This record gives sequence, C-alpha cells and structure tokens, in this order.
Amino acid sequence: MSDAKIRTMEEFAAVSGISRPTLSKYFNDPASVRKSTRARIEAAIERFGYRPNIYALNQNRKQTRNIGILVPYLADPFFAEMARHVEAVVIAAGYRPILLSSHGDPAQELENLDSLRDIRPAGVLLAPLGRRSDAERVRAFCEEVTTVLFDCSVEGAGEAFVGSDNDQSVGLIVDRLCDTGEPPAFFEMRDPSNPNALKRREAYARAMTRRGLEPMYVRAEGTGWDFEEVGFRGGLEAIARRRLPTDTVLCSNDRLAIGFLAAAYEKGLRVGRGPGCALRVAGHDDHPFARYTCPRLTTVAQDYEAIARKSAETLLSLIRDDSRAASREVALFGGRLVERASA
Amino acid sequence: MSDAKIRTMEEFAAVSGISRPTLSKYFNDPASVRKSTRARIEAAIERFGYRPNIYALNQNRKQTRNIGILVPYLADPFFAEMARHVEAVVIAAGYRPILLSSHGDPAQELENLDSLRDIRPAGVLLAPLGRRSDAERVRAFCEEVTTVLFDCSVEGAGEAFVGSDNDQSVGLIVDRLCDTGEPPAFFEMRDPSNPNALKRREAYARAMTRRGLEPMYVRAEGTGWDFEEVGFRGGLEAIARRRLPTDTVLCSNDRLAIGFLAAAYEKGLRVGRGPGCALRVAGHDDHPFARYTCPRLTTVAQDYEAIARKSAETLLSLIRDDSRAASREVALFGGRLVERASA
DNA sequence: GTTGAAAATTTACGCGCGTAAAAATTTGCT
DNA sequence: AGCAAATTTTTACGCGCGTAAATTTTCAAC
Repeated sequence: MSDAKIRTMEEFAAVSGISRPTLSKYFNDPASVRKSTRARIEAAIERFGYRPNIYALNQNRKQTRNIGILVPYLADPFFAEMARHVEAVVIAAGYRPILLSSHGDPAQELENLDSLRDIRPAGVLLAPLGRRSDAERVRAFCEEVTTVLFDCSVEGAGEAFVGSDNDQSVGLIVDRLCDTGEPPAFFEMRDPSNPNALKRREAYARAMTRRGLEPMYVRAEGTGWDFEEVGFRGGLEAIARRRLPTDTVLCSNDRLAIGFLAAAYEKGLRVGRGPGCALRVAGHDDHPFARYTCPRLTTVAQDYEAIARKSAETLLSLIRDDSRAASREVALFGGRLVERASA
Repeated sequence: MSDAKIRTMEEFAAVSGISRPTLSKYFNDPASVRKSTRARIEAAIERFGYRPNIYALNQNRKQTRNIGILVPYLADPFFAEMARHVEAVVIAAGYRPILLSSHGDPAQELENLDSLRDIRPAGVLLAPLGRRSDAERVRAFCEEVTTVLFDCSVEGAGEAFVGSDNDQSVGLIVDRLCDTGEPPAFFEMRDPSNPNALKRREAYARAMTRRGLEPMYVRAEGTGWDFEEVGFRGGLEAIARRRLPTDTVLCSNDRLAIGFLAAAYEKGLRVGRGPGCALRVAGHDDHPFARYTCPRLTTVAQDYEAIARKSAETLLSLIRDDSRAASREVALFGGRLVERASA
C-alpha cells in the first residue's frame, strides 16, 4: 500500500523480483509454487496491494472460477436463505458466486441463462421456476454448462438434482396431525407452478390413503409468486363459504399458511390446538417467518443448509473431476417436524 | 443457429460480411452504425447466435457496463425488494447488475467491496451495513468507484445519497397515532446498528415534543439482523414487566413490529384499535409481510420503487456525464401512511 | 453526373494474462 | 562436494476485442 499502484502482473513481477510465469502459477494455485516463493509473493501482495485483472484472467483461463447461482424469486426468504448458504460454500471453495434471480418471470429466467452462458461459469446451481420454465432451453443450457439443479427439478436437466423428500416430510406431518386431532385437509393453489406443490399433493394423498382416510382438498385461486396473498384470499373464501371439511388445515407451504393464518385471524377464528381453538393450521418449509406468525406456525423444516451444501458440493466435485456425471444423481432430504402453537 | 458456432468476432465478421471494427462499434453502441448496417448485423446475430466474449470486452473497454449492487442483508425482504427494483432500472438502461450481499457481516462487506473493485464496475449502488461498516474503507472505495449510497448513509461517502425522510414519515405516524388515541411509546433496539434507527428515534422525539408530549422509550436487547427475534423477546419482556407506558407502541421498523405482535399474541394481548383491544402497534417501512400480520400492521410505507429508481438513475447519469458530482446530492423520500388494523 | 461528408474497410497494434519450451537456478540428498 | 530432481526464469506467442489511421465505399444533395 506504500508505493505507487501496480497495475499489471508485469509490473508486479518487476517490483517483487519474481518472474511473471511464476506469479501466474501462484495466482492459479498458490500451492503450486515453493513455500519460500509463496511467502515472498504474499509479502509483495501485501506490500503493493496488487490483484490480477479478473477479465484478462477469465479470458485466458480454460475455466473461470465463477459459479452461477440462479433462483426463481429472491424476494422469497426461502430462496434468499438458500442462496446465502450456497454462496458460503462456494466462496469457501475459492470460487466466485454470481447470484441471479428470475423474479418469477420465465422470460427473465431465459435471459439469466444467457447471461450465465456469457460468463462461462465453471458451473451453475439452478433452482428453476418450475412448470413455467422453458424446459427445452433449460436442458439445452445444462448440455453446455455443468449444472446442478436444486429445489425443483426439470426432467432430464442437470448432472444432479438436490431437493426435498416431500413424501417423507408430508407424511411426517400428516401422521402427526392425524395422531393429535382431526385429519387435515390440504390447502393449496389450484394451479401451482412449482412441481414441489404437486409432489406434496400426491404425498398428502398417499399419507391419507395409507391411514384409510379420504384426501380432502381446499383450493385457492391465484397465480404468480404472491403466495401470502393467495393464501389470504383463499383462506377468507374457504372460511366464509364453510369449505373446510375438517378443523385441521395442512398448507402446501408456509407462505400460503401465513396468508391463511391472517385470514383466520381476520375472520375471528382462533387457531391452535388448545381448547377454544376453532382451527389447526400447519405449513411446510419452516420459512424464516414461520416462528413469528400468530400463533406460531407448526411446520416441517427443510434443512436449508444441508440442501445448499449438498448442491454446492456436488457441483464443485463435478467441476473438479471435470466429469459430466455418468448418471444423474438425485439427493432428497427429509424434513424435521417443528411443532409450534398453530397445530 | 443453423451453422457451426461462431466463436470470435473475427469469424463473425467473415460470415456476416461486415468488418470487425464496424462490428465492434455496433456492440459498443448499436446506434453508432448506419441503419442498414445495423439490420444486417442483427440478422447475422440472429442467424449465427454470436455474442461477444464478455471478458475480452471488459478487458479492453475503458469502462465496463457492470453496475455493482451491494446490500447489507439480502434475506431481509426489504433489501430483496429494493434490489429487485434497482436491477430492473439498471438492466433497462443496458447495464449488467452484479448483486452482492454482506449478510450482515462487516468483514463480508469489505470483501464485497474488494470484489467489486475487481470487476471495475461503471458504478456501484451501495446500501452499507451502517454503524458496523468500516466508514474509512467505504469512503476510500467511493473515491475509486463512482458510487451512490442508498437507504443508509456513510458520512462523506458516495457521490449521492438516496434515502427516506424519517422526519416526515415518523412525524406522520406519530401525529396520526396521537390524533386517534394515546400517544405512542417508541419501541426500538437498544443499540441499533442502522443509522435510520437513530434518525427515527430523534424524529419521534421531535414529533412528540412538538405536541408538548414527553417521548417514551421501550428498548429491546439484542444485536444483529434477526429483528423479528429481537422484537419478539423484547416484546415479551416489556409486556411481562409492564414496561409499556401507554397502550400504543410505535416500532422503529416493521420487522421489530412483526416480532412484537407475535409477543403480544403469545401474551394474549389483543392488538388493534377497536373496543376490547389492549394495545395498538404500528411499524415503519411497509415490509412485504406487514399486510399479513395478525392483525394487519399499520405502518408508513417507504416507496421502494421510487427510492430504487432515483438511486439507479442518479448513478446512471453520473456515469454518463462522467461527472464526479460537484456536490454530494441528497434525496430523501417521504412516507405514506398505511392504516391497517393494528393501530 | 458530380461532389463532399459520412460510414465502412484495411491494417496494425495494444490490453493483461495463460502457457509452452528451453535454459538456468535452487533444492534435497548422498 | 556432487548429482538428479524440482523449481524458477527467459523468451515468445496467443486469447478476443478496442481502437487509431489511412483508405475506400456509400450516401444524399446539388
């Protein structure tokens, strides 16, 4: 920091007394030079504050150290949390995360894929929009770029998929709800754009059938990513028209549940499992806000960190081996029951 | 898309029948070539699917078209929304947003600043962590890179600052609360790391004094970014120990209010302004979830979109004029009262 | 059909770094 | 001290594109 700014590796070689090719080796992989040399280089870096030009670097390297992270909707705290954990792993491994959000828009998702192509990432972690994704182009993208999908799968796309085991997690909470009161009706969007929603619907049906019970559905109209609003309106309507077949409601996800709880409150229905409660409500995901609903939301927690870590590490190992995985690996994580006051 | 992949501009020049310098001009600014030429180029792009190498581009251009966006905590929907709006403006102007989050960590913020330096952005939109930011290094960064601060200011840093007019917005809601019931006590973190919190505290004091009232404070312990938790615990304690001097609470921000409402619910206190209500609670920001609390939160809305747009546009015009603004421009946006059920 | 300005082409060099090959140096070991 | 192996240095070229200068072509207006 003391002397005039060093702008190029050439200049840095001059002042540090180390040849440029050796410096280049060092910046590619510090472990590839002798320890004494490394020490000298690092001292010089400290002293002159030199950092290689990242564009020249990426232009000439066969592989960049960029990792693309594309999520469908970053304003959803679920994905924000996911991205946060993924980033941490990626950075720790010495890569540079590039975070992109499609903001719920399929066109934006395609633009983001192009954008990612442009930066020639070493790999991409992709949580697709779901049913509204252009599956064909997602697959085409995955052909070109080493990609691991998470949260939501697209048939035949990506070297691997890491998601949640909806069968396990939904089974868990259905069983619990049945054991402690009336069996739950399933509250969901009529036309969900996320495949997880469909899997949960089916998982719910199986869990009920397994117990010899008839599945019951309560459906909310609405599209897009404003789930709370959909849950709220759907909840208001279901309550007003007495469309709730039991006193227990299992929501397809926590954001719907948050809206539903607001509706119940609005309608003066007391939610909870105590006496004097008219309704039990449960969710799915353990959304960051689930613990601050009124009452606090019973739900089944996804292990954000585990899913994020597994996704990132799978991608990183694919990158290191440069192996376009022989078979498409699928890893599903089970949920953990989180019993709070709402059910 | 039909023919073999074109990899370089040279190749693209050959197949498109247009000289490379002209192509270069076009990619720098499509309007700088004759209309007929532009049409031919665009037809060829369509046909061959060529896109210039972004690294070579950025290495050689004097200025990249990257715009850095650095927020303190992306898992906070407030900043997620902010980022979303900012991104839209930046993209529309033909720039490429690079979104970074410090995840509440000052060390990460410094790393992010270095990271941004590396990509030589045309400009940066920076929402600092606040009091925990390394002000000296933030200023140093702003010396090097054209930067507009938003949401939270750092003394003497950045060409401009765009934020909210806390005096106006807090005054608005204090007046309203006073007009419709008991004057509010101010609920806040004892040791807030965000300067807005301090400004709101002062604004509250002024608003109360103006009415000849004594300011009343209720303070919650806790640090970090888990505001809901702080609000919840602080709320539980304040209620348990009867530390609420009036029946009306104005929270320093909506996330605290969300926690406080959860605490009130837990304690069986009915919140709202109707008869039978023990407490009125209001917030500040119109957080995306404020409309789904129980009861729905009365608050004062920040105009996310306006702040985002103004920030981005200020930066873009600074970039275009290449003018290191003569004086540090400050733009403050007023709030809009959003009366819902909680107060 | 001329003319002059505007636009495109030709030619050539530079950006900062990766990397290959050959030569020189350092290192660890006997 | 002597030797082979490991490491570094020297030298040189390439990556894909920006851009300057000189030249040629195109265009619009007379």
